Amino acid sequence: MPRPETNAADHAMGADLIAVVVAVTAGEPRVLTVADGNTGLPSGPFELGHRSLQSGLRAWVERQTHHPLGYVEQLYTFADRDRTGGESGRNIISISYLGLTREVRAPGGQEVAGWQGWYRYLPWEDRRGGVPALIDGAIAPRLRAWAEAAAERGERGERRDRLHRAAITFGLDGQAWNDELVLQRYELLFEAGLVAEARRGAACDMPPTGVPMRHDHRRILATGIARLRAKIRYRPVVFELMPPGFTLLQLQRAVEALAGQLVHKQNFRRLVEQQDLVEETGRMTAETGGRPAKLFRFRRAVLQERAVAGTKPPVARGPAAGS
Amino acid sequence: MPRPETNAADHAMGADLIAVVVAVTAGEPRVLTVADGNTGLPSGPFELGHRSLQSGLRAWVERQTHHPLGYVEQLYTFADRDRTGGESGRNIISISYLGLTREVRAPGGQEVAGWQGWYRYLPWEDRRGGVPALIDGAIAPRLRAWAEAAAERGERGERRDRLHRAAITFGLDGQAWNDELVLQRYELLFEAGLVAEARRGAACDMPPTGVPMRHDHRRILATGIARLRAKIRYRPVVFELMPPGFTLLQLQRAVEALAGQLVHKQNFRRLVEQQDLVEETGRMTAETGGRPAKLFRFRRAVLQERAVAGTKPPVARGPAAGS
DNA sequence: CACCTTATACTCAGATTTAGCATTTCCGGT
DNA sequence: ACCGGAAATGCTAAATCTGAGTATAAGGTG
Repeated sequence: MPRPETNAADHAMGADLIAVVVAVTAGEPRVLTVADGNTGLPSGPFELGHRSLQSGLRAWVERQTHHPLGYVEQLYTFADRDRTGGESGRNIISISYLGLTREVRAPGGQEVAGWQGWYRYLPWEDRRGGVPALIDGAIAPRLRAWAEAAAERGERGERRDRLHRAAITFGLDGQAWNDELVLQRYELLFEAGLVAEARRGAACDMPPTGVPMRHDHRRILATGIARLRAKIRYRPVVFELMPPGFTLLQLQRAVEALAGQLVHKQNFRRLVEQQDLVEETGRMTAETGGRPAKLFRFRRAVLQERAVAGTKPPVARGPAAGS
Repeated sequence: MPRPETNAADHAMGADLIAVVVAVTAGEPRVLTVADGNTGLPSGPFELGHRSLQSGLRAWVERQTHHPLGYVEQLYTFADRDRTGGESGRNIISISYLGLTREVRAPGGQEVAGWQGWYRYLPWEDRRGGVPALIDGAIAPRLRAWAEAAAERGERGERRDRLHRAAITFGLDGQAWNDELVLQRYELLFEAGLVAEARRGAACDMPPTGVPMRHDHRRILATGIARLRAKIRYRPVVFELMPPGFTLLQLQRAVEALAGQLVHKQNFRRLVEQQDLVEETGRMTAETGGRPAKLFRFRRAVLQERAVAGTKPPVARGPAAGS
C-alpha cells in the first residue's frame, strides 16, 4: 500500500496534543480553556522539537494559557475524520491528556486563558443539587422520541436498544446513576442529535444541552471527566487539586464537585483517615462558619508506600493452593 | 519556538499502530507475534487510506498474521525517541492496542504468525507455581547491587529509592506481590540495565530475564498485560478468550494464566455465579479427569444489563444528604 | 471395590460498608 | 451570660462482602 503524500481532506498526518486541565476552585470543578471564547481546550501540534509528548503538551499549554502544568496523564488518542470538523490544516490524530492543578491568579498580568466551570459544557453531569430538571424535562423525552423514530422506521430492535442505552446511561426507569459514564452519555446525545456538535446545519429545535465546544473538544472533556471520576476512587489524585492545607469538608466538597454527587460525610472522613492519606498540620481554621476545623495536609509519602490499591479478586495463599 | 523541518534521527512524523493480541490456549496465555523470529508484535503505519485507527490496526494484523481480530481496546500512545531503537524511517509515535481472541489453527495453510507464551518474554510474571527462582536467584540480588551502585556514588537517597521501588514492584522484603505492576517491573529492570533492550552494546553478564523483543515491543507487551490484569477485575473480559462452552475450572485456569497467580476455587465460583456472568448450557463434559463438570456459556446479556460494575465510594442517597 | 480426581454445596468468622445518631465547639446575636 | 445555627467529630447497629475451610458427590482407573 503506497503512502499518498496529499489527500482531499487536507489533513496533515502528524498529531495534535490536547489538554484537559482541571482545577477545583470554590467548590466548583473548572477546566482550562483558551481565551478565544472559552470554546476550545489548549492544544497544538506535536513537533520535532519536542522531547516527548508530555513536554510538547506542557509547552503548548503554557504558551496558550500561561498556566504551569503539574500532574499529567495520557487520556486517549482519537483519529476520527468525521468528528473533528473537517477543517484543513489540522492533524487527524489527537492525543489527549488530563492535567490536574490549582487555579492561579494571573501572575504576569495578562490573563490569556479562562477557567470555566465544566458543568457549563455538560450540565446534566451535576447532581449535587438533586437530579437536574434538564434530564427529566428535556433529555429523557427527546431520547425516547429518538427511540420511537427508529421504531417508526420498523427497527424494533434498534428502538429497544436505544431505550436501554438511555436508561443505563442517564439512570432512567429506576436504573442507578453511574457517574463514570460521562463519555457514554455525551456520545448518546451526539448520536441522537441532541448536542450542537452533531448538527451540521442550523441548530434549530436544540434542547439546552450545555455550551458546545469547537471540534471534538467536548468529547475530550467528557473523556477527561470520566477518567478523573474513575481514578479518584482508587488513587489519591484529588490532592493534586487541593491547596497545601485544607479541612476535611473542603476535601469532601472537592470530591463532590468532581463526582457530581454528594457523599456521606462521616463515612468519607473515616475512609480518608483510615487510609492514612492525610496528617494534621496542627493548625485550625475558623473560616468555615461553624466549629473550627483542623487543617490537614496530604501525606505525600503514601504515593511511595503503597504502589496502588487495586481491587483484588479471590487470590489463593499457599503455593499449592486452589484445592 | 521554530518548527524544524528535518532532524538528525530521520524519524517520520506519522504514527505506527501496534497490537498486543492475546489468547489463552491450554491454560497458557499467549501473544501473537510476527513470523520473523517471533520477536515483534504485529504493527504498521497509520495511513490516509485507513478509516480509523482501529480499522488500520485490524488491517495490519490481518495482513501480517492472517488472524482475525475480535475485541480491541486502545492501550497507550508512546513517543520516546530514545526507546524505539533509533532506526530511520520508523514513525516516532506508536499507538498501541490490546486485542482479545481465541487462537485459531492456520486455516488457509500458511502459518505466518506465531502464538508465543507471554511468560517467555516476562518470566518473572508467572507465580502460578510459586515465586519463580529467577526472582530470588537473579533479579533481587542484581537490583540490590544496582541500589548499592548508587550508594557508592554517594547518592544515599537514590539508594533508598531504588531499594524501595524494587521491594514494592517485586514483592521483596515482605511486601505483597501486586500482579498489576507489570510495566513498572519491566521499566525498573530496564533502568537497572537488566533486560537486553537497555544495553546498547554487548549483552555480557546479562541475567536470564526473558527473551527480548525488537524496538520497545516488550514494553508494550508489559503495558497490555498490566491493562488486562487490571481490567479482568471489574469487567467480564475473560470471556472474550474462552470457547463458547467451558467449565468453571477452565474459566478459572484462564484467569489464573492471565493473573499469573492461583485463585481460591470455591470463592471464584461464588463470584462468577452470584454475578450471573454465566448460564448452564445443559451439557456436561467428562474430559476433566474427575467428576464430569457442567458446561457453561457467557451470558452476553450482562454487557447490556449492567454498564459497569465500578467500585464505588461512599455516596449519599437523598438529594439533601451529607449531613 | 478401593482410590484418585475433580465438581459442587455449605459454613463460619472477620472485615468492610451503609446509614444513622449523638455530642462537641465555635460564631453571631440577644 | 445565654441561645440557636453550623460544622466538626465520635460512635454504632445492621447488612454485605471476603477469605478460608469442611463435607459430599460423581465420574474414571487399577
